[in-house]
Amino acid sequence: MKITILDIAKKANVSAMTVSRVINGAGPVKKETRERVERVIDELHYRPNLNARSLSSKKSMMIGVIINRVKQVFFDNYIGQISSGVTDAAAERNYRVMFFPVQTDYNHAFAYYDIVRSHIPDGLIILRSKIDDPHIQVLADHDVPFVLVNHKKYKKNYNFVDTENVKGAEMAMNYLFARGHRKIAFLAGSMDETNSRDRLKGYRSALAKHGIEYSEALVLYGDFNKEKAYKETGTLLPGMGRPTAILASDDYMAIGAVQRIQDEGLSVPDDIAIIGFDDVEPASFIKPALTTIRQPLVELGDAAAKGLIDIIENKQKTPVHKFLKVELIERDSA
Amino acid sequence: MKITILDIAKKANVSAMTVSRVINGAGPVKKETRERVERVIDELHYRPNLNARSLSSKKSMMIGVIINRVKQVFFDNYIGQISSGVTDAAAERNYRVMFFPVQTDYNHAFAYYDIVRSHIPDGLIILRSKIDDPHIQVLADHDVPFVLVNHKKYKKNYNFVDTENVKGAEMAMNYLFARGHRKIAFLAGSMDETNSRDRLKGYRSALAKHGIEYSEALVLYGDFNKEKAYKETGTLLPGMGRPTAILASDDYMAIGAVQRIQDEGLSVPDDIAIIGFDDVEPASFIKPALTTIRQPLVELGDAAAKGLIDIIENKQKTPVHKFLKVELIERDSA
DNA sequence: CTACCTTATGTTATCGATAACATAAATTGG
DNA sequence: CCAATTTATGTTATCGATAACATAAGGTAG
Repeated sequence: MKITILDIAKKANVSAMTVSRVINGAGPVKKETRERVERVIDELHYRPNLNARSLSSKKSMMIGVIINRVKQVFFDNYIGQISSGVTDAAAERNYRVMFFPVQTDYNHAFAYYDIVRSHIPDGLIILRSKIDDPHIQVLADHDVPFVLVNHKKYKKNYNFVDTENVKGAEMAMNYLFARGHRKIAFLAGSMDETNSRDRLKGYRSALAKHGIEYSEALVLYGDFNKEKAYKETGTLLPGMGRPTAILASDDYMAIGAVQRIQDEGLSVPDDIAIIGFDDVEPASFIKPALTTIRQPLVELGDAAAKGLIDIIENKQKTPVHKFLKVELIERDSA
Repeated sequence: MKITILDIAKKANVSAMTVSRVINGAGPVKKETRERVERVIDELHYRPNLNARSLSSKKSMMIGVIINRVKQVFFDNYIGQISSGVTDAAAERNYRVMFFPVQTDYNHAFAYYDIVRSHIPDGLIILRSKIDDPHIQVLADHDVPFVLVNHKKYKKNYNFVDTENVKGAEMAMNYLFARGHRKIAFLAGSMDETNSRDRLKGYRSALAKHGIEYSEALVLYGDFNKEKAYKETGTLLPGMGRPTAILASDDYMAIGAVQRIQDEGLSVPDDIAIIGFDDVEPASFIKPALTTIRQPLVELGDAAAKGLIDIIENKQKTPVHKFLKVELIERDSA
């Protein structure tokens, strides 16, 4: 019933090793032999048992994507786009991709490492990682191949691909300044993520360049969460102190802010202009369509996968520290 | 460096088999022995090599989710919610989940079967499957455990979990009728999917019940694609024949329709009311927020995973044919 | 034509676990 | 107290591939 490499070998009158060579295109095989073996493989429709292969070769040709899971629904469009890039790049190099939603638990810093030690994936791509996450340090300590996405961290054994977060925030600010805005609020994401911190940095440096004083009162902490952003935005609207524009640290928060503003009977962008960050799918759905700083998320996934595979295959000796460009997408919200 | 079951066995003064029994909680082990072994496992921080385990036990404890991939960005929120349900249900029963985006190619009907034969997953959950997809027939022919999601098909060896699609469409129609609508268009999804066909069925039966004649002119084919829905909706708006309401076969198409209507200077719901299907995340983001027939997507994933695991473990002798309830979510678009 | 180098193929051991069977130790019952 | 069970543990073979080494066949150079 079940067809193994030995069945092929017998039927093709060669040894299992020769069949293995044909399958992997490794080692010399005479043309006629190869063709004969290939014919038998087709005929019996043989597929290698990847567990056996991984066990023997000590490589699984699999990439793990770790998703730091917050609540029930874990695949938002941000993760979706990155995953898409990862999957395509991996496929190009004959790797498969597996997703590991992990409920982070700081008491068990070996959670990520254990995944690799299970020998399922050869390396990890880590999304939504937190600053100083001990899980990641464990990986670095044990020389596990891994790449952080959208997380800048210069440290021994750390690899990352990120975008120009500081510059992106500055671009957004300049755009708002050019349109006459002076009182601009910032809706920060999770301060546990470097990208969020960098965007705040960009916000501040842009203010400084325009000689505008930074005010804590104009900075809200929305934690990359739409509902929280909705609530926080509410605190900003009443009274004299209302800003004329808001820069949000991601699109989902921007969407929350838009909703709140509209629910309070105000208009976007007339009363308050809004710029988001990322350019996720819903950004173009909402009314008004969201002006945003586009991160090339698919490319980010692509770069992460390529970098990781290079590390796994020892083609990459220096650490991967890559930054992709961002771009302002002008729509209707600012 | 690398710790195997033998290292544990030696250090704990037992055989590898006893260690295996402790790890799997299978077979009798004396309390003291178990505790001693567990202590050593903790001490050396041992993790089993799952490739070896799968090879030996002929089970991977892994579920594959097949995503019929259309374009680059494959994780929309529909898939996201279902995946979430699958992952949680699997984890409860000690299974892991792996996602396989497959570029469907009808010349190679063995693509799904090959995944199982690679011995990576023990069974498959298939999303967005097409009617009469030969890939699926190959699975059925070879007794591969699989469950179709949101796809009704009574056939030997076919298992599925679906929702009350016909009823859902009828509910939406009744809601519209109750609000005085008589001229109602239907924005159909891909006619290659049973759920889409069933929704059309519900649309027609609701018309019939209200003594309204069915008209081809009021049925648009949007293929579960927002852009296509946007275009198609445009053909509906000019002239006298304009409907007062549209029932869309999924939310993404409904969103496309809303955009088109608004872009043409008309109002939702005042000029045209719209009801969607699914209740994906963006449905609540857009303005006006989308009234929709909610499919319990997370639960659908949950049921699929549980059904599949029961089949894998031979606990399920009859085929899985399950229908979950739908629910009308009243928002602002109708 | 022989020595040497490629090229082609085969043999054996091994990856790390579990299944299946075997045996030893502890318990029970009459 | 011993035979029959039950419980606890060990031994051996095996899962299906590849690595590493061995050897055979075919080419090439002097």
